[in-house]
Order: sequence, then C-alpha cells, then structure tokens
Amino acid sequence: MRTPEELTELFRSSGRKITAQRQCIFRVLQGNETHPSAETVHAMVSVEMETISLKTVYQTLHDLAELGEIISLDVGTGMTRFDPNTGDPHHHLVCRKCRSVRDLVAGFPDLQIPEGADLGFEVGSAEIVFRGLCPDCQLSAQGQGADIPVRA
Amino acid sequence: MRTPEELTELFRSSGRKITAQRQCIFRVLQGNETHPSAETVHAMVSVEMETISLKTVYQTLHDLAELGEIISLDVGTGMTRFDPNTGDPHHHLVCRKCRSVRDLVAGFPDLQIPEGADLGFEVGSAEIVFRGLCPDCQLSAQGQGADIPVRA
DNA sequence: CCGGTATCAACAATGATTGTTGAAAAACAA
DNA sequence: TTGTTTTTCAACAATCATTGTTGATACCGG
Ligand SMILES: [Mn+2]
Ligand SMILES: [Mn+2]
Ligand SMILES: [Zn+2]
Ligand SMILES: [Zn+2]
Repeated sequence: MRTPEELTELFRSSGRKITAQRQCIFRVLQGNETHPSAETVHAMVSVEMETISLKTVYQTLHDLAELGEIISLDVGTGMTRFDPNTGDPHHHLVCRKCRSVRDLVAGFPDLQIPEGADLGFEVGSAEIVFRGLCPDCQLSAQGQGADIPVRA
Repeated sequence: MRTPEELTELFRSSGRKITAQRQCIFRVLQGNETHPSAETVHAMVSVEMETISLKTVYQTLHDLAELGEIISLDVGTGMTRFDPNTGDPHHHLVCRKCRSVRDLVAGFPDLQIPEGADLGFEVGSAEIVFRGLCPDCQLSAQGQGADIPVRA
C-alpha cells in the first residue's frame, strides 16, 4: 500500500473524492501488520473519529482493494482480513486460539506441482496458511483451553 | 473415512443410533472427491430420501467430523466443504470460477519455515490452496468471464 | 457557488449455519 | 414386545458478517 498522500492522489485521479474518513482509514492501515478485519479497522478509526460508520469503512476498504492497494484475505477466521502489504508476496501464520494473523516472509519456491497432479487445473496462485499458536497464546495455554472453531 | 459398515459400528459404539438418514449420508460421502458442502450433500441424499432435512445433514456431518471421519474445510468459497479423504495428507486446487475443489496429492516436504521467520508461532499444520481454473472453466473462459468473488 | 459524491443513521436483507419447539417416528436394550 | 432414549421433521427464529436502501445532511472540488 502506498502512503496516505499517494493514496489521496490516487483516489482523486480515479474520480473518487477525498474525505477525512478516508484519509483516517489510510493512516490506520499504513504499516499495519495485524491484518485487521473491517470491524477492527472501524474500531481503530473510531478513536479519532467517533461517528464514522462501519458502512463507510467497508466502502473504503473495497475501494482500496479495487485499486489493488490492499488485499482481501480469507484465512478461515470468519471475517475478511485486510492486508496493506502488497509489496512482497508472502504467506500467513494464523493462531488457532486468538485468530491473530501475521506475515510469514519466506519464499517456498518449491510449490511446483508435480507433472499430472494438477488434474488439468490452470493454477494461477498458491497461498499457504500455517496454523498454530501465537506467542501470547502459548503462555496462556497452560493445560486446557479450547481452540476457537474455524468458521461456523 | 471408513466404509459405511464400519461407520455404522463406530456410531453405535460411540452411543449414537443408526438411522436410514445417517447411512444414506455415509454412502453419499464414501469415495466422494468433490468436497461437497452441506447443501450439496443434502441435494445428493435427497435423491434417495426426498424428505431428509438439511438440519439432519448438518448434524451428521458434525458427528462425522467430531469422530475424525471427515474434515471440515474452509477454502474461501463461502461454505464449509467436507472432505472424507482423511487418509493421506494433501492440499487443494480451487477453481476461481465455479468454486470446485479437487485434491492435490503431493508432498511439499519443504514447508520448513526458515529460522526466525515464524515470529515465535508454534506451528502445527500447513495448508496450501492453489487457485486457478478447472478444466471445464478453461473451456468456457473464452475471453471474458468474471471470477466469483471469494466470500463476501 | 454548484453539482455530484460521500456520509450518516436507521433499518432491512442476504446466506450459511445454528438453535428451538413439539410432535412423531424410529432405534435398541431389556 | 415393551419402554426409554434418540433422532428426525417442519417450521421457525436467531446468529454473524456483510451488503443494500433511504432520505437527509455535509462537503469535495472544479
Ligand atoms: Mn500479510
Ligand atoms: Mn481433499
Ligand atoms: Zn493467539
Ligand atoms: Zn471451474
């Protein structure tokens, strides 16, 4: 994702108008590595703008995704997560307990599908989701503690 | 997943009763490689039993998942898919257009996370989702044709 | 300044899934 | 066979993330 300033320019040049809400969302997303959901973005933005609506957040996130400035992620946590890190291709670590999502910056160049194993699919991309326990949840996982079920 | 006969025994020995509905679901799942959703299982079972309720299908699928006989999959198609192939670990090919899901039986033993890249996560499993176009959709993809958006 | 967006609140709707109820049917142990 | 327990069913309502709607107000930008 580009800087809020560049996004401002991009929005304008793509026929969109610049509002305080949108710029606030730009700022919140900038450098954010937590892969927030729309709700989470809304909560963060609400600190600065108490009256911003969740609807507006969804709209702006969709605009950003449409422009390729953020990526919509579905890692099975029940809510779409948004990722401003569009620069380097990467994979994700997902905590089974608290559902936090972190980047895993590693190549894995060996995702070549063996001859004939692709069943005729024309494969365009591959995503790896590593599931486990984040550092925080390892501490609080003394003995018991059920995982949060993955979506429904 | 075991055979319908073995599942019948397993259900009984786990305190569950055997019904015509459940056995019908066992049969439909047996050897099914399409990763059906609950709705799809319901549709298939309905051919034999017109009055079976979707609720019953959900219940039985959950029982089977609880017993480890099938796996619940979330590959971003909006509906949970069920996989009776619990024998060999494998990954999945997902069609961007029709959302069909097929097995990709390949090792990928090189999913070792580089030192320090795991951010302290205690990683238990890794799933790879390959996205692309299935053979059928390659044919009907002459020129245009929008992808079905991934969940929401 | 003016026209077109954007935002807001408030609300309804979606779609997959789960919960509830009460009645009827079936399973199965004795 | 009988009696207890489970399961199923229909018909609903509820959930949760997300999208749509409306009408009024605000404000961006040429
Ligand atoms: Mn990421
Ligand atoms: Mn599979
Ligand atoms: Zn955690
Ligand atoms: Zn397809």
